Amino acid sequence: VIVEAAARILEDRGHARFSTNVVAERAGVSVGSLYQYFSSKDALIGALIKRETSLLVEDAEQAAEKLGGKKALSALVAACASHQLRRPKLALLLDFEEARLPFDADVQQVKKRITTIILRMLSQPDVPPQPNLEVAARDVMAIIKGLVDAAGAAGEMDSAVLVGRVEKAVYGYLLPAPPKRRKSCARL
Amino acid sequence: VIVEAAARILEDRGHARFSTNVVAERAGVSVGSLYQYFSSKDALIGALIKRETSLLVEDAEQAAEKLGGKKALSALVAACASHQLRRPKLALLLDFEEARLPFDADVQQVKKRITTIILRMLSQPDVPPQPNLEVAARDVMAIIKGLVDAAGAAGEMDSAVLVGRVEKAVYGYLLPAPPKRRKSCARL
Amino acid sequence: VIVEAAARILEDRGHARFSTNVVAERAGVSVGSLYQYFSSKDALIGALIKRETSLLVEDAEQAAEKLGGKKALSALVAACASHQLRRPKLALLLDFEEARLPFDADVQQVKKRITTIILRMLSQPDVPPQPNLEVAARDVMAIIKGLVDAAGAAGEMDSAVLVGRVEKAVYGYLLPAPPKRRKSCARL
Amino acid sequence: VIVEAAARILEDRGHARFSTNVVAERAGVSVGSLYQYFSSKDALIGALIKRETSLLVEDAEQAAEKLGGKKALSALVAACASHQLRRPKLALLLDFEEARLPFDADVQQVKKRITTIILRMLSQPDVPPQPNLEVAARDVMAIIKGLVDAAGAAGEMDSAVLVGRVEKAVYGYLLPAPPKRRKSCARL
DNA sequence: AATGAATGAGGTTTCATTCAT
DNA sequence: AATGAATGAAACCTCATTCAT
Repeated sequence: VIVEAAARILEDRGHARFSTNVVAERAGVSVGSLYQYFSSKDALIGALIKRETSLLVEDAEQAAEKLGGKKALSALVAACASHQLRRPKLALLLDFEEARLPFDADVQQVKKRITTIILRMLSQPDVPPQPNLEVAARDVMAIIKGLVDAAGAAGEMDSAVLVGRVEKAVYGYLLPAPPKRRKSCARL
Repeated sequence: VIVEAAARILEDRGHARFSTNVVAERAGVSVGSLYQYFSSKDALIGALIKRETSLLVEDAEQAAEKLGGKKALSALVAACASHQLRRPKLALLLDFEEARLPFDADVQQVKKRITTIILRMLSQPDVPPQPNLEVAARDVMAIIKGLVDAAGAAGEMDSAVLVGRVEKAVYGYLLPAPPKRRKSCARL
Repeated sequence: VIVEAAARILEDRGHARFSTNVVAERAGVSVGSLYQYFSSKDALIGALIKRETSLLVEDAEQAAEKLGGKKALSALVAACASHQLRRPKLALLLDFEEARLPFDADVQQVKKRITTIILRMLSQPDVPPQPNLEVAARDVMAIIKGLVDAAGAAGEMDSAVLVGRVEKAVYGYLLPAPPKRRKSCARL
Repeated sequence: VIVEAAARILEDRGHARFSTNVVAERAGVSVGSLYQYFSSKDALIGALIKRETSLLVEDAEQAAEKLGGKKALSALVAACASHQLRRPKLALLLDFEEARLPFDADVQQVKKRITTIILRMLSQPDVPPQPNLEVAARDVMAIIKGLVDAAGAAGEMDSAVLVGRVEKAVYGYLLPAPPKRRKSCARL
């Protein structure tokens, strides 16, 4: 109840009006109860981040297990896109909070899981080999997050269209050949 | 003096400890004077965003005028990367503030200028035609910002390396052909 | 169990972190149970004061019955000193609480018992007669408490040394003769 | 204004109802102003302790300079007694706070000054030599404080009477001869 | 008799903003 | 134009106490 109230307050009033008292009131509990379950305001935000990202991460983990690298990556992009467009404002604000709380236990855990998943995807044989897997994973995450946040902020609703654009950027990034290669390829 | 003090406070102490009183003290002026030049705290942040982004925008505008689309785009990416890596923490925090202040006059102005520039770049003949220029411009910005923020947050220092990766993502995104085309090309 | 837990919390964390919830947890019972046995936080503190002072009072009562005035007084001083040095931090904090809770039933009871004991000691023939027994009793208590508290706070460990100094102050106080008498004695 | 308001609140409502908001209101200023002059609640208490003890310390310092050891000591006792009986409740509560704030800068300073003064008094030739001056100084302070606090708490008003009793205890403590010496003296 | 989740008043502290000087 | 003391709403968090189970 409290976590969902926190989500709603963040969506409705934004970061500035997000206070523990308001969240508790919206949740229909007392501040005391809020603090019985979350040791601090930031811990509550961390829990919210964890809850919001968990479905996403689980989808991605399943995809990573069963599918090949490329299909898994596409599944990840699709999951991210539909997740973002479901509650765009919330997702955007949580991305900020995530950056602001790099030491929160929940946040670290989620980040680690996502990184692990992407690393496994990028290691599959059908994905072009990357010079530095860690960097590539970070970049893929950054591209997805950047595009998907912007789309949500712009009010886009169509997940399929967004997925297509994100995939182009991600696959383009992962392509083994530098721009010159594409040129020489075209020449043939 | 005040704007630079604001930048330093933001870098040194982060969003949480950024207060008008502290900024004024660091600037060596009184709070009263701060409010004589900036109508509110958010106005000051807006001015800071404007100042930080201005150099970037001017570089990009010059590039857009003189160079072709692709080279101009590369120049933009390079400008973004070096700008970000010059003061990474500040740039990252300002990206957050920028998202938080969508109605600030200064913020709207710089956003409009950047959008205009990118739109012109994407309209050049040497750039693959995009189905929706507005969306493409937004996406290019999002890709650049996403990658460049992540790199700054990760502590990267080498602008050239970063530029290469961003270009791959951007050009990949702009490519007219869907993934399947690249496949047939490779077959040759 | 609860009273001992209260003692430990007071020693370990001090007055500021002494809360009923923490005490209950340390005692291994629920807050509800705590309130079944102690009607309020202050009542718990009162009970703790009573328990801590009881041994002391009993020793003193026995001494008062069997020994002469001076020896009884010395026994009291010795009891106070060793009591204080056994758990110095606790004893010090409880002296504060004792002053803060003058209306607590338990506190009043122990105070009354001690006063009675000292009054009886001071009435013995081998103790110089005092102009006002009530005042003298209060003063003797005050001297003892002042000195042993300070010694405990200063980290003293040796009870015998402390006893010697307290006795000097107490006996000096009780001496019938004003300072001038001692002067003439020294002249001989 | 704020410090005096703090004193009054402490006297009227005691430690438990002493809150920064209440003090500010009583002082006729805002909480913000209170925190402009005192960095925390404890700093305010420290300042109050300093102010209350300062007159006392200054009197004692003057006495220590001009008078011999014994007379200076008597002057100190008299100063303590009249100081205590002027605002007994306040003095008593501040003694507690003093013990609770051993690391406050103001508190440490006052304590150091008093200790220095007493050390000098005890070093005078007309005061019996003490085996350990530091301990003796601590004990003298403890005796005075113990007696004077108890007298204030008991509602005594007559400073002169109190002074006489304190002096007896202090001089008795300082006497060179242990109990046995007094005995041998009598034998002569 | 025991539990412990729930309560909510109230505590300390911060900080954007004002305005008399 | 500049100052900076003053303001006070509002933030986060604690904890003594209750009461349904």
